[in-house]
Amino acid sequence: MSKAGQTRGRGRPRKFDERAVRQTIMETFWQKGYAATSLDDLSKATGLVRPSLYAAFGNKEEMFLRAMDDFVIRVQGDLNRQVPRDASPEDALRIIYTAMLEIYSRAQARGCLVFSTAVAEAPAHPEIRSRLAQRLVQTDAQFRRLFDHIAPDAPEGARQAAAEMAAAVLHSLGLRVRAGTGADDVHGFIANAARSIAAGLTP
Amino acid sequence: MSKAGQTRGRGRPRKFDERAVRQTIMETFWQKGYAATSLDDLSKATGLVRPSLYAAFGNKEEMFLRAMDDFVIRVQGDLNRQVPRDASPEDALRIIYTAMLEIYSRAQARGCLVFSTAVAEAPAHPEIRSRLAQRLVQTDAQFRRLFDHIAPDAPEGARQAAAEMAAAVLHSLGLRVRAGTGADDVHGFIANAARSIAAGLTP
DNA sequence: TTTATTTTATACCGAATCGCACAATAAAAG
DNA sequence: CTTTTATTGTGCGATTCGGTATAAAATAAA
Repeated sequence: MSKAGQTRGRGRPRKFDERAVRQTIMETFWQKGYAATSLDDLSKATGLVRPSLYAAFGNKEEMFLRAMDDFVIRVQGDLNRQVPRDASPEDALRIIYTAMLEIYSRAQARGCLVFSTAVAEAPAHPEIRSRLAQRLVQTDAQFRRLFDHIAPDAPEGARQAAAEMAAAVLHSLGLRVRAGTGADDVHGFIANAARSIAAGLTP
Repeated sequence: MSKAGQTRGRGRPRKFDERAVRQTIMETFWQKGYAATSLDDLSKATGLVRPSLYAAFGNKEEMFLRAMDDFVIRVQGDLNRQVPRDASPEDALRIIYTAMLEIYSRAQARGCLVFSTAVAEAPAHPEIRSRLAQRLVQTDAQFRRLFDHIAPDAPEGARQAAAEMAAAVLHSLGLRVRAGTGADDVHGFIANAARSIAAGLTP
């Protein structure tokens, strides 16, 4: 359980880069979902043998929970890098959705790991369900903060409603991408959604 | 492969009601998702032994595709029964979302079989992916037709955008329910969404 | 009754499942 | 070098997986 950048400890040194392996685990779950991904799949994808995976990351559910966290971290990083702090609501939404579309579509149309694969496991796995619920409220809250900052003159109810709608569009975007919706349709969806939600903020 | 209401044929009569068994199969997939549901789960839930299931409904993927169809049929039935033909856009949306919430929440918070469980299998199962994509365009089209009928004076772009937003809210609703979002929050979400989308149709 | 037809029930197949001993290996610490 | 600690690799173990072969059972048709 040694931390990533920590000076190597006593025993035999690891042959793998923990961050790279976590990335590969995340990608594998992202593609196939939780239930359909076997430890052998993860073993083949990472090059690590099963006991090493188990020793380093715990059991399958723990690996998936970590993958959810890693996915969110990566999304937040990409977003923070691309979203300007002073755009109009419509531009900000278009930029966010376009960035998310890039993530959702990059190398296969996998959509969202959280909204499109974790959700299937929610009833059977309380931990996954809880992480998913937490992500939903955080997404709502993030859009709410964005609108509080970008459209402070809109009434509070409008900002809250817009935040929930903006999150809903994000959920739908992941779904549409994973279903294989064509690029033109998805871009149209993004443009329409950004315009509609922004209109609700500046009447 | 005998039809449902057909007069019994030559051989040994079936001990099960095909419609009831299909319902049970659908409920089981709805709860656990495709990959996490085993044929033994279906066998235990229906009381049918595995070879009987196989003979009557084909393999696991065929059973799931049938379950998707049965789910859609049931949803459409409930909806057609509850949605009036002459409501305001806001009322119509509120009625639709409330009816869908009832379905999504009834007996456990399972959300939507199509949007929340089939989606996870989309990359690995082309047939499921295709059915899911088809359902997405049909949902958009249904809302579009609703708004064409209910708000014919709104510009075409507004009707189309509103239809896509209405579908997105439906996707998000299933997700939120399956994540265990509380009833108050979900009702607030529905009310805000109905108001926002309707506002985009009558400016 | 006999034959044809269909469904049920038992049993099994090979492959895949998650998880874990256990020993071999590689480095640091003493 | 010896000891300690951590990781790797082999292999297994018990179970479950989807799917099917086969025979018994139950009915209609001839």
